[in-house]
Amino acid sequence: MTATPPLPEYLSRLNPEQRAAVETLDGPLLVLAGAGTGKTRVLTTRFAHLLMTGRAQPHQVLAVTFTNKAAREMRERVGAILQRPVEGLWLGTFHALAARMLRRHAELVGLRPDFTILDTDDQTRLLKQVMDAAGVDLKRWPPAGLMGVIQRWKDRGLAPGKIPVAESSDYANNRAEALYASYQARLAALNACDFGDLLLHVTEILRNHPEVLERYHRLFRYILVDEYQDTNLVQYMWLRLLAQGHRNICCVGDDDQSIYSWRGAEIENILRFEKDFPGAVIVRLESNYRSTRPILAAASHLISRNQGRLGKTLRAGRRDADGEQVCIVSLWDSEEEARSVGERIEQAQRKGTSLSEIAILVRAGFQTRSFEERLITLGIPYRVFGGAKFYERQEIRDAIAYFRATVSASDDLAFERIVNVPKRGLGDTALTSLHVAAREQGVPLRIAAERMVEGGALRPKPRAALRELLEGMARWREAMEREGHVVVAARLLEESGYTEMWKNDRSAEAPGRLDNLKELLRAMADFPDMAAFLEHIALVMENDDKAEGEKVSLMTLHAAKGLEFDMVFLPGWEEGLFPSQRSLDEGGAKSLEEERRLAYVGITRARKCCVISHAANRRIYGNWTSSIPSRFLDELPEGEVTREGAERRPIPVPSSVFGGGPLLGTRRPRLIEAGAWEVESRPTPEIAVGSRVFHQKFGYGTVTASEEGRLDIEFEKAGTKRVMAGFVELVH
DNA sequence: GTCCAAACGGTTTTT
DNA sequence: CCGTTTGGAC
Repeated sequence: MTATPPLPEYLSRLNPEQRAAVETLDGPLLVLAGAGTGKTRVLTTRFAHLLMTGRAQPHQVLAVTFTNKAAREMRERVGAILQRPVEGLWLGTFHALAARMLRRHAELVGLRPDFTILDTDDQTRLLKQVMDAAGVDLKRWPPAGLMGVIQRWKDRGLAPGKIPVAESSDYANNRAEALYASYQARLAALNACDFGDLLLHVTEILRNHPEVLERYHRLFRYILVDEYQDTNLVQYMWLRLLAQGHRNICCVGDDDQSIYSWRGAEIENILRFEKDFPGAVIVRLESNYRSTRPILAAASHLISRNQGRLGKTLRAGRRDADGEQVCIVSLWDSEEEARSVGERIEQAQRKGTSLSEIAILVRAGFQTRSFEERLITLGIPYRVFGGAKFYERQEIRDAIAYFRATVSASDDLAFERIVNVPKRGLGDTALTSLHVAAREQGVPLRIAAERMVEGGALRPKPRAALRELLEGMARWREAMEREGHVVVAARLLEESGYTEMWKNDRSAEAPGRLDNLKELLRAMADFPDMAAFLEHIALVMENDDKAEGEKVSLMTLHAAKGLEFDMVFLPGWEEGLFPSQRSLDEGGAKSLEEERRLAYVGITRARKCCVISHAANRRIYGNWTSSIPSRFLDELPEGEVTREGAERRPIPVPSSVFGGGPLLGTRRPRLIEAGAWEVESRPTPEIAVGSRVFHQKFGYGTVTASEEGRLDIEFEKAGTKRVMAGFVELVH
């Protein structure tokens, strides 16, 4: 009699469907993981299981995610199951993995292995130069528009010269494809590529070089893909090429949470899985351990209205599954809505809910403002997610451009960015002659600049300034090897006058920018040298959300995907705003389904309490505009939701937020029933005339007058403003 | 070359 | 309404 081997602990913690997803190792597998059904657990356990059973060595598994955060989490959790750190993994984002492959085979697409990866800002500047050189009227045809067209082509795996008629663009009088070709030529000349190129080039290589493809087939026995519903066509093609080897591809995703079509994601990839990979097994994860039954009922009912879906139903898996119903609140205007949310937050706080368990999720970024203002008045700490990323900030980009230009003589884009920052009197005239010289001699800008300084070109003043910069760069580059990149980087920022520039800036952001520069230097210390640091920074956009302190989270629905909170507010459910009119105009019925998925994502973020609201009147771009409740409110199951406040449909002809234009003008509509709302203003701290204060938006200033909670303040940067006392804080 | 006022445009976002 | 970009004046 043979004894059944004991079930490993990591498998015993899974429910049957999760176990099936982990233990179905051979052949293509699609795991349809509904919200809150333990998707990450399945993915990481499967990975660990492959290693534990000896099916694969760590380097024989290709594991792909969309974000660095997800990659990091997977690495940590796999390590935790194995109880040791795992090394040598092919685990990372699509872009990081593609970059790693591309560096190995760069020459096959005409690049050197040390190619630079450009970010959005560099991309647009480069394209603008290309368009300008081609004589395109940049006013009529903004470069950002063409950038979008090119990106979509890249998302679909289309190189210049291979654009089918159906996918062509009439941008800039049908010159889009030619401009695309010139742009790619410029990139090649700079030994650079943009984010889209990483996958485009690699896919090209795998397609055209069977020996390379075969090498990866031998290497990767198993492929794991996270968030498959968000893949675009080129990512799909890359995966399919790699999966042709062993056919052991496991994709995890949720068609109901596909919300990124506007940046190239194709929900069809996941819908088509069985066709693409014949014999595929599909496992559905439907037991939700996150939310209460009423919340799941509301979400399920809503999403069932979508046509294009594979279909699955969320079951409440929690023991305490019963809970309060989803609450729909009808309000008069956006200000009342903000007050209502504020009150409910205070109530919850009194009952002991932690602020970090509360989130306000909006459709569009501008909606956060009214809530911020309200929370400031109430003195409730909050955090807005997803503003400018650390690495996208001006000061960080400037500093990196300095490093890049110093290290690499051929990095024209970096050189151009910092050559006159801080202002050293090098304007258009000087730059143009620099460009001309560089092109004539066929050398990078910095070399051309060196020659111009030597040769005595330019006027004395700019020449002296340029000489100083070039000498500095030579000095820093030389010192970098001897003294270490961090020390030299710090000195570079000082000696170039860059930190000085921000020290002299009186604006409210300046001190923060100096802090960010320090933070950048600190982060640099984790890397052996400047080159390693620059590679990291190009691909890893850290979203510096250090969750310090108890704060209410304010973010867009998109940013909330993958997160969960005890209490979730979903304001602004009005036609035109959500579903967004613009989205509907562009994509019709398909877009409506995506908006509905967004609503589904929103509701399923809530563990215990979900409050949805809509306002009859809202101020948008300064005009008071009326709107009718969102159709999504009608799609929630009656009997499973509670409705509060009379639904007040506006009396005048309803106008959609973005479509109909202003109907009510700048006057705020009066509430019909008087006294339905009271403005309870919170006692404001006494702020005396002459006090020094800080305001979130205007920065530092001095109070010149004070009456009834309103202060006149002379701001150092923003001038004189009248603001509510609640919006400023005293500075000693 | 720099600075300020008018003009413009204003979902969603990761790498 | 309000932040960003641009074009014209010094």
